[in-house]
Amino acid sequence: MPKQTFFKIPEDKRERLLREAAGLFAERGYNQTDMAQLARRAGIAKGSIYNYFESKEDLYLYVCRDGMQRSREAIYGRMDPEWDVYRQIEHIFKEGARFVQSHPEYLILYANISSAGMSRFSELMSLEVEKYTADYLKRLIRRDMQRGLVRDDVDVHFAAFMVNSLYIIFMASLVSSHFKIRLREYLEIEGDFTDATLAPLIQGITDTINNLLKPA
Amino acid sequence: MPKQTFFKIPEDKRERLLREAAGLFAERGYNQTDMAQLARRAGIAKGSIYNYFESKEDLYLYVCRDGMQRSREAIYGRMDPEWDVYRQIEHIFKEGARFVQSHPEYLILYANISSAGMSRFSELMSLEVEKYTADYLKRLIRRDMQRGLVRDDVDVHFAAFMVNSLYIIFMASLVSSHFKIRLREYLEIEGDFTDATLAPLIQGITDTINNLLKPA
Amino acid sequence: MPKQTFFKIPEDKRERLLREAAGLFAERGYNQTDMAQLARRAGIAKGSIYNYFESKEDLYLYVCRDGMQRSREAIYGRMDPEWDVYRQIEHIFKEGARFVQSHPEYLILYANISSAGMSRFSELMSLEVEKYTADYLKRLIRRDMQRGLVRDDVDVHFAAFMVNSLYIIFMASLVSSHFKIRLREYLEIEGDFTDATLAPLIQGITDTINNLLKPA
Amino acid sequence: MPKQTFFKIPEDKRERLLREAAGLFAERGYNQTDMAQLARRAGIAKGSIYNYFESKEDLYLYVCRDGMQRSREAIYGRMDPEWDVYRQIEHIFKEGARFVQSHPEYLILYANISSAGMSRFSELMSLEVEKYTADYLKRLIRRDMQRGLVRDDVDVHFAAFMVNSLYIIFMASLVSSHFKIRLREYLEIEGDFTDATLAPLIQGITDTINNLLKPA
DNA sequence: GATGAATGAGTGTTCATTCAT
DNA sequence: TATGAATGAACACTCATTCAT
Repeated sequence: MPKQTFFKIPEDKRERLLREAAGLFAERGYNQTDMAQLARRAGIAKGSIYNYFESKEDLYLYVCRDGMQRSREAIYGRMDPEWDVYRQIEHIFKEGARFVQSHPEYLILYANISSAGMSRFSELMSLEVEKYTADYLKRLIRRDMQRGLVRDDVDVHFAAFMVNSLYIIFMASLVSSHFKIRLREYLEIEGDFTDATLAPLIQGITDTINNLLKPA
Repeated sequence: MPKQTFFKIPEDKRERLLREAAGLFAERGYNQTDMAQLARRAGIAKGSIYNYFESKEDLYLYVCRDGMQRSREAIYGRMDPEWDVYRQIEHIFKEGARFVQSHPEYLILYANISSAGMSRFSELMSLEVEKYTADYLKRLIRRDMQRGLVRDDVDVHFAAFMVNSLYIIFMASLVSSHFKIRLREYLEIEGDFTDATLAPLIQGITDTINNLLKPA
Repeated sequence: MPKQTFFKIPEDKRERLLREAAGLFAERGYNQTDMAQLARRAGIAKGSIYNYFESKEDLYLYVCRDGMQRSREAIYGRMDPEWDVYRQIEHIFKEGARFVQSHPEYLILYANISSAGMSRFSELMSLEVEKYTADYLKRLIRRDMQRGLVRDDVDVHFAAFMVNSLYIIFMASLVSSHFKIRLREYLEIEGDFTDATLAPLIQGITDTINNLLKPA
Repeated sequence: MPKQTFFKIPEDKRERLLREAAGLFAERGYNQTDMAQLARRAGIAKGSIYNYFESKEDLYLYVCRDGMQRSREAIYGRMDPEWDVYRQIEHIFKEGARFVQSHPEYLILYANISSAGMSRFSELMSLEVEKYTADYLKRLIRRDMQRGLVRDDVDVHFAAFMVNSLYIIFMASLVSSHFKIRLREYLEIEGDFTDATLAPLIQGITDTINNLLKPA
């Protein structure tokens, strides 16, 4: 958690630090991010960061959690809870893709929790990161199962797991250097991803989900 | 690429170095792996590593590629090419799970290519890593489509992508600290993963694939 | 010297700052004492310290001098100048021991002027610290020599030096971690020092002094 | 304890590092000694120090212990164990003074264990530092008491404590900036200490000891 | 070919002091 | 006068790589 001081400084300064930190952590990874360079980019003194945060680790955790919040807001913010599963899932994928393309850093930070040498952080964050979506999806599927919109022989846990798995893979494919190469190789796409290349992919994925959930 | 010297040393020495390197890189990540510690664990002199490899990076690339080879051998090695897609995919998931549980380090190394700050490596390895499986799956699906075992309205590229995506998520769930927590949260499992908890999961995944591919 | 401001603030605030400063400087030493931590302990703002004192060094010097005053008051305060050397010396040791046990910080500060890297301070304080006692003891010994209470072949300077030397060693033995261990080792004492262990030690020391000074 | 490496390097390099380290630690104190500056003075790379020692603390402990050894050798090295207490004590003071004047750094290091913020070190070293002399003096006094050379009503522990206390004060007076000022003030000496000023002081101290120990 | 001592740029963190409010 | 945010030099320690033996 940041120190009190962090919340007393002007908002633009605070935002700039968070933005540059998210950017650097995402670009270089936790260990390769240099606090001095971060300070320089954020336009503040190195020592100031330590007036705001206990340590690099403290800063990292906050940046990740903050990124998670922002992602959720962007994706779940304008969701109508009355929509059915299918529409909600479509919304999640579309808004997710849009957000991830304008702010790839947060998805990269998310993906990074699972990388080698980060188990220290995963113990602190993974559950809180995953729980929200897991609960959300399960609740949604269960609700619509009762409404007869989802097959009643579906395993709610497994279904939620599948939906989220496809979400993760898809989003990672939009930001990670490796997964972009992979996506291009599988789909035999050349050049950058455009709406034209992405739309059918989202379609394919949501179709798969429909297949999995929709009553015969 | 290793230097000539590396292939002239006794096999067990070579193996030990590769094993310890894979272990350390997987445990700590590339940057946090210390060449001195590696040398110590491998029972050789620090300088010797530089007699075998140009640099840490050279070693890392070789260890990753070597791990990929070993993984493929374990998974595709005893596959009968005449089996149909479904049986082959089942085999891949089962052998994959088995191999990944006895040698988590290679899957971790694979997963790590996509993490922050590793794009340098992904440019060197991602394509070669992914191409094999992508080609294999596409060829297989296409073949069985011709044999009438796969729906003919299936997009071969997308189908291969989906199969491999589910494979990656599943395997990552067995090794990464983060994805293990996530799996437990979604499936509401407590304690370690056993065959009893994994079997239905594999079943669910292969069922999903069948759903996606099998003619009505 | 403190700035004017320091003497305008409420006495308890002033006292608290001096007390915490003495405590911290004694506990950690000059260099390892953190001005921010001191401010926190004293319940004032970091900047305020700099409203009262020119610098850390200025504060330190004042705290040391103030401690010296307090020590003197405690030890010489209730001394009857008419007592003979022996009684006065006994009084000094007893009151000294009592004061040093309730306020070890001041003796520690005194001892610290002589430690490595503190010659800057010793040039500023040593003389003024030592002069008082040196003069006092010499005057006293000389007076009682004239009264026939001290052997007339005694070297007054040397005698004063010896008395004070024994005083310093004894007091240091009560406060410094090292000298406590040393005292325990020499006297083969176990556990904490009590009046029962200290009394004979004081006796031994004053006997030695008597031996040195008393006419045959 | 130093690492193996330290004992494999050329002796002059080893000696130079120890000499410069003793010098700097004595001049500046533990905390204010800068490893980079030490390396520079010793003519080696900063990293090399860490090939020899685990840490600054490790180095410091070794330098102190090594200094203690050297001091002992210089002082007790050419002592004839058959000499009586008085002659041995005289020898200790004279050789001590000589050694301390040519190598003040070791005595300063010794004195420093007792300074503020060093209790961490005193717990590690004080006993081992003091035990040798304490045992030596006690044994010697006891032996000569049996030989009738020491009054039989003397408390051996206390006597040893007194002898060593006078030794410490005297030696400190030769090296510490503070204690030099103090000595000058008490003895009203001006200028540097010479053999002419020191001889009577040693005489006075040994006389005091004789007074304390010699049979009437 | 094997070894491990040497190197020095790099990194997270601390802290006395300043100064705008 | 009181406050505490800002600063940046300093500092212990790390580590990939080299190279003499």
